[in-house]
Amino acid sequence: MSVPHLSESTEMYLKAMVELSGTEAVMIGRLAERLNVTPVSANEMVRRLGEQGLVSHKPYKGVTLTEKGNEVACNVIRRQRLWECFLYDHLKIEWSQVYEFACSLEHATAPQVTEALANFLGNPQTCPRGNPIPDKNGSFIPLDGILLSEAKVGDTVTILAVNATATDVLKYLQEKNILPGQKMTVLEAAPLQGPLMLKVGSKEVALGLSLAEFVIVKSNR
Amino acid sequence: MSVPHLSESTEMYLKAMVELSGTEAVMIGRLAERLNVTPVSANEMVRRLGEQGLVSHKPYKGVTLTEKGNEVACNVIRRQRLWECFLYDHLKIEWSQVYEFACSLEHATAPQVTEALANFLGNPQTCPRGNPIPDKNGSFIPLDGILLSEAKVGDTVTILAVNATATDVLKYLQEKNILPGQKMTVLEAAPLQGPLMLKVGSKEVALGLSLAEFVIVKSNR
DNA sequence: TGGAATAATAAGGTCAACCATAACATTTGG
DNA sequence: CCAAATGTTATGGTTGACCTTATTATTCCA
Repeated sequence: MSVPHLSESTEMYLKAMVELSGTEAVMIGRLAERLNVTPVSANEMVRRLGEQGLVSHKPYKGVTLTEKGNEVACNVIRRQRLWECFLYDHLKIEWSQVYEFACSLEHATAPQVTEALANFLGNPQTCPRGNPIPDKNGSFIPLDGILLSEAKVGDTVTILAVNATATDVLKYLQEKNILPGQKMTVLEAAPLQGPLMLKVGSKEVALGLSLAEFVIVKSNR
Repeated sequence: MSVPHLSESTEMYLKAMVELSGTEAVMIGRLAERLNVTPVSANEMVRRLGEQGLVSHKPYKGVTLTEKGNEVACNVIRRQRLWECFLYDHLKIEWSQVYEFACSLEHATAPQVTEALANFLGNPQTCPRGNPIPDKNGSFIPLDGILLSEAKVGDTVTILAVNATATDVLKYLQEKNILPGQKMTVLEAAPLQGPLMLKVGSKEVALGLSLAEFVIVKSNR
């Protein structure tokens, strides 16, 4: 490899940035939260990433990926999501566990293996959670949807993607049948940031707002 | 996992011990050589492994795996060789590169993924290099063969396995067509630890003794 | 049997990625 | 507009897995 080899930690930070924000600035606190480290540690790491030219950090304004950082991040995400496809479609690993296992594998995957895997899988466009898989060059079409937490009462929507990463969260959503492709109706939104009442299939489901933020949906017209 | 998680380094040491010796004691120098670290580092690491009850080290006599250590090692080897099968048979990765890529993946593979992979592959018995794949419990039938370096002039042998791990060595052997299943005849053994002259297919090949030690063969009666 | 080769131990150092605690800066909402 | 929340910086600590240099111990064979 010509790339000096980026650490697993580096890859996790860059990936988290894309997963948290797309291209907008991410506050260090959010990053720290997602990566389960203290804000102080995240700050340190962001400084290191800045020194490597992978991110730029405006104090109190958040962190953004540089072009280089974005390229690396998309590459990591590509690897991750390809492995998700393999684990789910071929190894029959449970949906809620796929992300976690793919995450370990992604850091151990050379470019050559990534491309061979993509080829083996038939160059899939989305992962089992519904997210698009970046192409070799790191570009991908963002999903055309809104957060379920922003849907209006009465809306009938189709789930495009589930953006959660924690296995327990995924497991919970899986149990409630909140999965890509599923149709559902927003029955009610409780006040004071309360849960959403949803009709999923034949069942009524109460879903906390913070969980609803993980779900990307498309309004059926 | 109930296992406290063993580091990648730990896994590499344990695996190297099996690859170097089967079950006999390994001198620290050999270990250090194989793992590309200094003997001092290997010594330190062996002490740590000893503290964890994975190896036992008799000064000046070498290191042996404990039962626990052997179990872990066989498990690592299982993962490694299953990935070798996948990379070779399904991803069509070049033979000489398969070991190296599988080695990265092995450390990132949870037991559940290992078993799902074994199942997907149809529980293969040998890896592309010809080595047996330990079963779930870590047991496997050792190859019934001798080192090519110990074969006698005039012998016609079939290659059972190639035990090299370095990609450049594997590449060299691949170019000479020294691959599992291949038949060949020992034409001559040069004196003073000199190379073997082999007839491989229609070609004559000179192979250094140290390379011949990587090749396990079975005499055709 | 003595010396070369090999092995072990000691002491001190580096590096990445974390941690905690504490002080200080900025932003933002009530 | 000010205080709480959030973010930043400083300082010092830990851990794993390496490193070097130097000294001492053991083995083994010529």
